[in-house]
This record gives sequence, structure tokens and C-alpha cells, in this order.
Amino acid sequence: MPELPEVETVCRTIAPHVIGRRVLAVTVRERRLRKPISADFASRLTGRTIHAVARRAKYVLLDVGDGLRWAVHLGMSGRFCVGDPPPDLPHVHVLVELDGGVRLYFRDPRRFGLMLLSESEADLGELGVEPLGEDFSAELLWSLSRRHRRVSVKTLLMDGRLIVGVGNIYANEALHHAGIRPGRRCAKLTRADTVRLADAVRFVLERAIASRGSSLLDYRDADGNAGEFQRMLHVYERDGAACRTCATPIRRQVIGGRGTFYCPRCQR
DNA sequence: ACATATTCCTGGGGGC
DNA sequence: TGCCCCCAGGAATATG
Repeated sequence: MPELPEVETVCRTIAPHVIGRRVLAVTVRERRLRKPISADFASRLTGRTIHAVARRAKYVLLDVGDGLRWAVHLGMSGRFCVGDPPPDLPHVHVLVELDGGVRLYFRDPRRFGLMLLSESEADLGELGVEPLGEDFSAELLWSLSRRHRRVSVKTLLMDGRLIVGVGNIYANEALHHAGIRPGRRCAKLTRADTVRLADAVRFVLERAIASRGSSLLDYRDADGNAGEFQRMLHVYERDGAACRTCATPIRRQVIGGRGTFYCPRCQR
């Protein structure tokens, strides 16, 4: 499940293969992603040069000039890979050939991903603050928590209209690091909580990027390599296992329809 | 206006 | 072994 650290890792691994390269051919095999790939996607992308690769929220953004960005969202099962897919590999929806013999392919069994050409950020939906950017702070969390007093703090962290890139894995991990129970209502957060939580979100995301992401199920970077952060998880998918801090069994609960994991002793 | 439920999709796991 | 059922998940949309 690609979240911010995984998408950042895909951007970093794909960039050296594609920057400065021209798109020679685009093949769309399956348009039906979460939103259909537009009919003119291939013709608009072909012939353009990739100038830069960046991440915004959970999107990989390839700058193809004239203010146009090739935007790729991996959904939950998407992979954006360098090279040729094995001949019979199913669910390969888009193939791209660049000059210099570089090939890319997009594979997404569950088709929750997106592929589009974006002229402005508005095309990407309503995107909140980057948690590793300058606008993210304890003050921001405090003001969000005052504006959304009734929702749980975990739901707040995972609302991409407010804060981007934090999905289920890293919301659970950050709350454990901050010692805050996921189901706590935002109204009950103190300023001190928001200071610890802002630090925890940044800390967990930075550590995960340093480990090249978490490989649960089938996440891989653009070169096909797995991440390592799953070995450092403290709570996610560890229900029943001993808390790494205090050995109390980790509990599981459903919040906002998502599996939620916490230590009942470390997190209040 | 705000909060929660539903929807999309498929691989994989559990139960029998 | 095989089949059925159900679940996971991001984000848009629908419903309360």
C-alpha cells in the first residue's frame, strides 16, 4: 500500500532513468482505472521530454514541459516500474517507451490507481498540507484539531484534504510514537499532544523514506526492490504481538472502517 | 456544514 | 484439493 514514503521512493528510483528522456511511444491497454485514462492521453504525452520528477501527496509527477505534468497514482496495488514486464504478466495497463531504450510500465491489479495529464494541481483533487513541508507544524495540527473536534485523531491524520500522504500504516505508527490512542477525539488533544504528534509524523515518515518504504503485500519501487521499513513497524498489523516498548499485547480496533492498531499501555 | 457510509477492484487467506 | 466468502485499501461520492 503505497503511502508517502513509498511514492517518494518510486520518484527517487525512477528519476535517474527518465530525466532528459523523450517519450517515443505510449500504449494504453486498459483505460479503466479509478478514473478512465483519457482518450488523448497517449497522443498528448508522446513526443514530450521528461524534465523532472517530483512527488505531491501520493502522486508521482513527471514534468513534461509547458506546465503539463504526467501524474501517476498507485492506488493500493499499483506499481510504476522501469524495464519490460514479463510477457504474460497480467494487469499491465500502460507501457511507455523512452529514447535510449528505456521502457516503463504501469501495473495495477485492483485498478485503484490513476494516470492523467495535469495542467494544474486542481486536477489532482483537493490536496492538503505536505507533512514534510514547511506548512506542517504543531500549530497546524492544533488548528485542524479545533476545526474538527468530533473526529478521531487518526481520521484527521488520514484525511487527504487536510494532510496528504499519511495512510493507514503511518497514521498508526505515528500515533504510537506520539503515545496517543487513535480513537481519541480531536477535541481532547492538548497543545502538548499536537507537538508530539507533529514530531512523530515527520519522524516516522523520514525514517520510512530512509528505509525505502514498507513492503507489505506487493509494494516495490521502480527498480523492483522491496522496502525495509515493515521490519521496524511497532503496531501496524501486529495485533496480539508484544509492544516493542512495554511488551503489552497490541490491540486491533476498527476506526473509520480501517484496521487500527495501538498499544493500550503506551497510548492514552 | 459536517460526519460517516458506500463505492470501485482483485488477490489472497480462512473455513469447510 | 478446491471452492466460496470476505477483506484490505485511497479517495470520490452519497447519505445521514
